[in-house]
Amino acid sequence: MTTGVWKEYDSNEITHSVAHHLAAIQQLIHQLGYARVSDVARALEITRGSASLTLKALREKGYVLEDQNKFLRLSEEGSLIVEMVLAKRAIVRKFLRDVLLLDERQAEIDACKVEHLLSAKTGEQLLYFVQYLLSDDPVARQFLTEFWARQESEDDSEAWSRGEVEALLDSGKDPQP
Amino acid sequence: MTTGVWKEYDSNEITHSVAHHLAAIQQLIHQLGYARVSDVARALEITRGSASLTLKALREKGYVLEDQNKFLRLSEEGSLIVEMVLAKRAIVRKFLRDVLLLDERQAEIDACKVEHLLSAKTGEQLLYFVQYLLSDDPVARQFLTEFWARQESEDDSEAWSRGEVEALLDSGKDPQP
DNA sequence: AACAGGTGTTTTGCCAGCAAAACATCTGTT
DNA sequence: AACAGATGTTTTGCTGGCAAAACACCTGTT
Repeated sequence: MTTGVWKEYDSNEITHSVAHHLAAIQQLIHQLGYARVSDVARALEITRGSASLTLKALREKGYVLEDQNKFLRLSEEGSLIVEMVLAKRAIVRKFLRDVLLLDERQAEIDACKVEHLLSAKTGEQLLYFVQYLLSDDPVARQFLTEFWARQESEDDSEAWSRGEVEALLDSGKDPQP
Repeated sequence: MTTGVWKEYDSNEITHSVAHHLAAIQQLIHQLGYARVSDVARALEITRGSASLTLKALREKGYVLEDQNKFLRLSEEGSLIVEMVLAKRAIVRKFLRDVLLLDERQAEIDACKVEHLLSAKTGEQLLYFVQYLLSDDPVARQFLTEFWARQESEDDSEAWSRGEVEALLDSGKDPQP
């Protein structure tokens, strides 16, 4: 039993909201050359009040630094976090779009939801996997070609049918709560 | 710009908490033959009060039904939700463990975190992918063998190094907030 | 100087999700 | 009947994360 695992969901230091606040600062500085509370609020489409509170907490945690003129920038730690998160998003998105052939929109949404939840090790392994999978290596190309070919000829199959999933589940039992 | 995407994070009908409450009911009925509020609370390691409130909401939403004797069971809709979620967890877990070779613990944790966030289409595509990837097809086996072989010889590589990720990011630009 | 507009903060209130505690029921035991 | 134990519910309070509104500040315009 892996009891208690599910409770770690919110025990993440970096929440979805925090990840996007930090990422917004990085993007704004890259685009406008600066980032203030209001700019972050606009970018995230939330009120200044909400952004102010969140960013205040992030300053106290040391992820965000503030200028004398209220201009924000990421600390060393904050930058690392943003890079990890954005890298994970890019990798997941790439996998969903270029391998599983999901449409751009869905790939973006799912990647965005998952980006901050994957462990560093998981992201790293997924990176290696996608790198090789989309490389020029003939073995990889052959595999992908074959997979996609099967996709087309299986368009009518009733995926999600109980049996197929259970076949996978068999080797990895444990209907955890 | 894919503005607003990130806000859909919590707009999920099925939250992490809800998914596990429903899954607990299913598991308890399978194991004990019944499921009451207290049983769910124990299984999830939360107080009865918390479970009572959440399950009350789930009854009102029609996912959970109640006996005359306070015995719980899943409605048709509730059962479907649980199966979708558990299927996604199983698939993700299988992929992380049997393909990316992450340790059991990490695979369980990450799968648990993302299970309820993936769209049906994403789960379906991932299922097809893992099915073929772990099948007996020589093309698939050759690919996996080659991937794992590269893994071992690359143990020293500094993954996560900026360049490698950016190479992937290039074809999928958009440093979204 | 007076005003308008943009900005940052604080306060208040909401919802999700949990704990803690008080309370009400029901059951079995003595 | 009286008690103990288990169960279900409600109330209160906490945190995260948002909106709305009030407030303070700063700057440019007139």
